[in-house]
Amino acid sequence: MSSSFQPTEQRLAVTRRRHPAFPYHSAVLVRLVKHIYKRVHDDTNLLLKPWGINHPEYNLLMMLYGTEDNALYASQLSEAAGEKSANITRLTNELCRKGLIERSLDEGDRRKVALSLTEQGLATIESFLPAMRGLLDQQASGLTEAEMTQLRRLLKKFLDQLDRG
Amino acid sequence: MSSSFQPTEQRLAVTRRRHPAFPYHSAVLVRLVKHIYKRVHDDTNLLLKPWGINHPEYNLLMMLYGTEDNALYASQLSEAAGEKSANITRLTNELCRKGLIERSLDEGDRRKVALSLTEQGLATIESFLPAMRGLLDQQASGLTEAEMTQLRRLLKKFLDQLDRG
DNA sequence: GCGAGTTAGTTCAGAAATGAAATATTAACG
DNA sequence: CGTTAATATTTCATTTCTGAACTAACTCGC
Repeated sequence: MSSSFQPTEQRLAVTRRRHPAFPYHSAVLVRLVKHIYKRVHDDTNLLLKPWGINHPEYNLLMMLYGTEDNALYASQLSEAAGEKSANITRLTNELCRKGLIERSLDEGDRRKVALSLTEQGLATIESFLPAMRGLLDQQASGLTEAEMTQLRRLLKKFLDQLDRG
Repeated sequence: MSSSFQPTEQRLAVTRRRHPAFPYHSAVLVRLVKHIYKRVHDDTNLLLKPWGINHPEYNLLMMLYGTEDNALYASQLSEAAGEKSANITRLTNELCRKGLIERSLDEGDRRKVALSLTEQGLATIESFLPAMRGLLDQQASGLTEAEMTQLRRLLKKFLDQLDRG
């Protein structure tokens, strides 16, 4: 009953009481998303610390790992990982420095920068994957399969509207 | 069909194909939350720019606004807004500097710092609220009332599990 | 082919956020 | 009481992120 979200919800409820036109439901959703995101971010950072990797870096690595040839252009990586391009430059610099990925220029279009996993990057992923699997499993263990499917459908619909706006 | 999330989902699907034990559903949810959060964050920052306020500052102001006496202790504000205490110090410093809130020490417990809206803070909120209402309404316009209720229920359940973990 | 307009990435200065240590006050307990 | 532990907030060095300007390469129409 008294989740970590309760105080937030309480405050929004007061605002709604004062301003009946205030979009209470929408505000609650947005706040919930923020709380969840921050929580996941912190937990993931903590878990990955032993591998010297943080959450955004993990996200990039996994996006590369999820391709046939373990490679993506910077702009594709940016979209897939949800990071802005300036941040991709910084994050990939760091991952290169750590030897987990490498840059290469595309011969077809020399503006493009391809980023690909190195052997070491692949090995690192395989190494933290079991722990990460545990975390992800645990994070979702409060929901049934059906609820996860439903949640995913609703979040996508929500995101679609944001894209449209 | 091809939402901004499609590339991300695609990458996770490949990973699942390679590693059937990979918690695909959970990973998708977490990524969706991140995408939505970043999008909302950007949109809100943009909308509030004319008032010289950003998303986290808005969150703090609204949490104060949602109390009977427009005041909260720093730690309460931290929990309600989902910001760490060091960040609360920084953000409230800035809001004080702008004259929107003010600090006062609690006589009962002199460790505590109470933060309260000023007249100007209140006026600023009333001033941006119509625009903010528009944004929130629009963000949720893709979902029906029932879907919003359902989404909220599922997100809370998800958050509860994170708190428990 | 060539100049105007796009697209892909990077740079850089400044803003935002964090962890860990420090400060100050209060609670707890022998 | 006194002193140890706990709580509330701040400080500060560092890390993370962003917008805006920039460079380089490509496209397209003429």
